[in-house]
Amino acid sequence: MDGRDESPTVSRRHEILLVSAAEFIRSGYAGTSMSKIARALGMQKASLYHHFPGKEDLFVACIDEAFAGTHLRLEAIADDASLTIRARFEAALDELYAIYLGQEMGMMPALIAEAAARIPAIGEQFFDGLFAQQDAAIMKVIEQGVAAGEFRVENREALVHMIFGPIIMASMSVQMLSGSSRRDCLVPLDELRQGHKAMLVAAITRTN
Amino acid sequence: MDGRDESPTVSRRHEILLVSAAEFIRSGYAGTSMSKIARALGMQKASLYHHFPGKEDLFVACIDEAFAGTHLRLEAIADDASLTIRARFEAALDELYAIYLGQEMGMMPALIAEAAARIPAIGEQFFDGLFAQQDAAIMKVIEQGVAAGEFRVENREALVHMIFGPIIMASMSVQMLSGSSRRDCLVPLDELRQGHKAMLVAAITRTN
DNA sequence: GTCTATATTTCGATAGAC
DNA sequence: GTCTATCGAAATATAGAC
Repeated sequence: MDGRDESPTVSRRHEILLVSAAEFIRSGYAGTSMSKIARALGMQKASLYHHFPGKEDLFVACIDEAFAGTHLRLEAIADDASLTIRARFEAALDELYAIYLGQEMGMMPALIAEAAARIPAIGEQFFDGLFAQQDAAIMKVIEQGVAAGEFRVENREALVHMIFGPIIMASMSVQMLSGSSRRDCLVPLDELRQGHKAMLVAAITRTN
Repeated sequence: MDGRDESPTVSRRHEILLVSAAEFIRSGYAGTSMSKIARALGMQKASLYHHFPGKEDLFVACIDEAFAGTHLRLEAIADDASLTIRARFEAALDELYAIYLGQEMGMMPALIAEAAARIPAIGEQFFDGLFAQQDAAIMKVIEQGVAAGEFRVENREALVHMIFGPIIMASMSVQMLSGSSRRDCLVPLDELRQGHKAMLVAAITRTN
């Protein structure tokens, strides 16, 4: 369960996916070659092709791996009875910021958008599988609030975009400005997250 | 002023930029070759290199060209005295949706994010020049509302992200799902735009 | 300004020994 | 499972005629 029981084959595959994902995130889909991935892994290109039949398959597996488990942390928050509903909502938002800004997930939306032009299945797979899981987890908290009479939702689709849009924009901005000394000035993350949370809470809180 | 007075050199350069931008948007920076651009232009690759010294320079010029003028339409709305302040704000939002979803601008943020890893100057140039112009134009309308006592702004940075984030997310989603028959179902643009506008208006309207 | 031709490198992918 | 060696195609870029 913790990885130590995995067969060498499985752990090797896992290592390949981790390194490959880092390369794809750094240089994009078209900008990452199988040679560079193999070099980063310290193996030959032909050996890499032994594990994955081609670049497209490797990329798809990378995306799955990168998103795997992210929704579980959101669902754990949604099911945390020790928190008030509003606290769950704010904690879930903090977790989303941690997912998209703390790890290497910042370039994922842009990366998938780029690759979707070459691998059409990627787009639908992302929406139906990976993003839908995060969407469902955060909406679960909101539905709890609606059931309790605390929250109201007038436009579900717009609300989802108001939740994820600013986070994705912030993560992309950070990536764009990764080489700039003014990054923290142009994208003040803490201030942004707090303001985002406050505006969302105000938007969904029922005021009688 | 309308282009007919342009010298052949200038109009040729303009045509190259238009076609190149379309190719970059379609296939990304690394995924677009000088050969493909030349082929789309009906010229030889060496001729393309006569106009631009290299791929990076061509790309930077493309980005400048693509964003040129977009903020002028926003500023025209901000200066339209025939509209109420709230109508100006809603019209400016509609214009932003038209810019990012009606034309080929949808992939621009993701494209710039991808290219910023290879051309670091692109990131800051985008933030300081192109995005800052749109940002300033939309905030001009809001500041008018604040001065008139209609609007209030508690967190400027967060508000900017609440305005642009959902639009950028929507435009990227459309691009991701361009090959899917369920695009309009998964990303209902009109419903999304109306809901977005309503939530923003509610967030900045002063209620006494 | 546009062309043909080419130099040089790297790409994705495969063959086959070990 | 990893390696060396290689294939054909395509990449960025340049040289030089017209």
